[in-house]
Amino acid sequence: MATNTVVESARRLLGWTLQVGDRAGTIVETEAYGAADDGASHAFRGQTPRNEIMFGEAGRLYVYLIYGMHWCANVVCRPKGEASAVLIRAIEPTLGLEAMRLARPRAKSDRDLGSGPGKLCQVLGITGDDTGAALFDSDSPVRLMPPAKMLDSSQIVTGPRIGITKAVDYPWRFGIKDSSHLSRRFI
DNA sequence: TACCCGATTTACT
DNA sequence: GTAAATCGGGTAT
Repeated sequence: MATNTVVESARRLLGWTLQVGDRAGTIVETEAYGAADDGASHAFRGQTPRNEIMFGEAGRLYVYLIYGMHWCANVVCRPKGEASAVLIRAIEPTLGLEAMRLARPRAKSDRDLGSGPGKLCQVLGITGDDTGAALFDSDSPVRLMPPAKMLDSSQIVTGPRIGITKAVDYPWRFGIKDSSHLSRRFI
């Protein structure tokens, strides 16, 4: 059944490719963030200078800084006026591994390059300067490309979102079941 | 202007 | 397992 919510978008983004210059990875984990219906969302209390991208048109990148040190990348998925964001929580690196390792010397293995929202921004080089990028424009520094073949729903696992203190029971985290590049196990 | 706190990661016990 | 790092945004004075 076809629904059209930010939650459904979060599921559908699994398997897509996120590309920045000559580095890219397959999205293997996402989380959905809503508007006034979602206490954990930046948009819960309405529009502010920081979250205005969330209220804009779909297909754009929303980047924010968390804990004063880590960037997090999100995809706006709902029409202008209705706040939404899909947090990219993990990628499986596919292109530009050498550059990624250089960008993240701490990584103990290649699995440690994209297995977290802050990590993947670090290896791809995504920062606040990229916020607002048009993800479907061929000229954009940050791009989104569809998977070669559609993901079967049996390959998707679901669970509560990570690291939040409000709306903790929403099952709005999604991952590719067999991926070895998730930020954490699904319970 | 002051205060609080977070959609994380890392180091240390 | 627990705690520190680190700072901009949002809310309250």
